[in-house]
Amino acid sequence: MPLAAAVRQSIPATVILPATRANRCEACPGRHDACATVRTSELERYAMTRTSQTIAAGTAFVDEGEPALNVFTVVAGVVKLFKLLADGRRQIVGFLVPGDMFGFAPNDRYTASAEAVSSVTVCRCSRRQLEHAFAEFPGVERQFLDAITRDLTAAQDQMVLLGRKTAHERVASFLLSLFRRQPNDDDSIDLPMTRTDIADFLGLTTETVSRVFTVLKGSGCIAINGSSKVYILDRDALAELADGAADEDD
Amino acid sequence: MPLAAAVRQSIPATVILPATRANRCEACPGRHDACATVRTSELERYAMTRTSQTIAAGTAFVDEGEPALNVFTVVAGVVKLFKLLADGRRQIVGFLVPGDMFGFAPNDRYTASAEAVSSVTVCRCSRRQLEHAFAEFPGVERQFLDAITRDLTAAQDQMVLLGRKTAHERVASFLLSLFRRQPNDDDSIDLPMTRTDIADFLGLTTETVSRVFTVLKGSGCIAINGSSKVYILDRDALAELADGAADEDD
DNA sequence: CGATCCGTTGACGGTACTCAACTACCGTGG
DNA sequence: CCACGGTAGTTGAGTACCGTCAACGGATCG
Repeated sequence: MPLAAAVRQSIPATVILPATRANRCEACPGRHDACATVRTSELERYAMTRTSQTIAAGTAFVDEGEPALNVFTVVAGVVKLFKLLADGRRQIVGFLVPGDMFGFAPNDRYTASAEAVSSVTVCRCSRRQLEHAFAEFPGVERQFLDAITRDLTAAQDQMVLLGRKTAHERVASFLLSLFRRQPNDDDSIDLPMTRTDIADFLGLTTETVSRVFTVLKGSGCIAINGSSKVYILDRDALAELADGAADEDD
Repeated sequence: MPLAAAVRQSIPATVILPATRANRCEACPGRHDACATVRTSELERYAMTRTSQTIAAGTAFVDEGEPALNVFTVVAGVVKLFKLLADGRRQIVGFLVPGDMFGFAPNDRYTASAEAVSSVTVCRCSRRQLEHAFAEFPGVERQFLDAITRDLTAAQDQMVLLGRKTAHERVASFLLSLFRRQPNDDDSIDLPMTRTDIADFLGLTTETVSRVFTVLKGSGCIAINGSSKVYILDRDALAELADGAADEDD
């Protein structure tokens, strides 16, 4: 993909700065709170401050199958990871929010493509530098191990969703998992992605996603404001639906 | 589950033996070739020889949600990992063959249940000992990182299968992935698991799996011998089907 | 103001599920 | 040796959920 290649080339070279306790990353104005791979004390000592890159919404910047030269950490915005079949069918295998990391791959090829859902800021670390950090600071490797283990757990949950849940259950599960990841003061959820993205994540079509939203709205579980803002009205009902309780009433 | 708990209690305590180059595990008569977690030279130096346990087919020995006290490595046989919904729907999230590892979990709870498909031999390592090995030998942690990364990649492929492939494509993909994992001299595949297991792995029903097998047999792609032995007759056709080529001729 | 994209709603159809019957294969025991 | 019961697998008929195709409304943008 020429577009993604162009974006990749526009990313400035990664740099490693000397260690300071309150190290700064261009992307994280304050501390590295949003930047998972530099959150541990050991990595703070290492102070692997990387160059950040802001990416416009809708831009693809990693292509499945390409050499996995970099590992990325999302600092701001939302990223979708997806895989394609030969005829164009798409499965989104994950949405990444600030603090999530991706690009760590076996046999040195990216296993999925990445595209910015909203305007996105990522930190970027070359694979070579990462190996360097692994060698010098054992805590870094452990942090990656824990992060990937969490990803695997989420992937297993998603397999249950895709293999065994109904359309209603999928949407309910999706809304709740989004809600858990973006704890707002009120019971609202932001949906930065399109209905098509949601459908490709849940193994459905946009029409079905839209219809399920309408039904959930009609049954009083949720309220919708402008197609990107959802309010949870009956969280228990939603949770019951999401976990696959034998549906009885209504 | 009392059964699984009983099996767990019957597993003798893990022991650590002094290092020898050709270390022996009770389960691996020769070397540790089949035992992924002790395959590296560093772990061979560590010589974490663990007590093995043989488990009868059909026995559950890990329950989702229980404290993740041990990490297991399959030495012989096939294990299924699965998750259940409240009403009993089941999704198998993976089949483990010799060399595969499981039980490494975040927040110290097993994320899935495990059950022996055939008669199974596993090596068992307590979480505490594993942490010890991590601290002493950096290579061990890296090995786990690579193993979990491979698991994650497989999980992503499975998400594509479950979310976007038709029943025929799922079965074709399943047969080919089994074939890749058990390289026989001829083009045969052993199916140690039942049709219900296959269905719960592929997000289908047993009836659909059976029907698809019949169709594939009728179209000359495969031959079936006694419901547990499959011969690949037309591998290209199977691969084309599995990867989601726009189906034209047949 | 037209174009385009996104989201919603409706009508219809197909793939896979449900329910059911039947067969094959085991191991057990008469 | 064969009857017997239980499990696994196959096949058939009918159905339902969700996908496909299509039309429409609203928002954004040049």
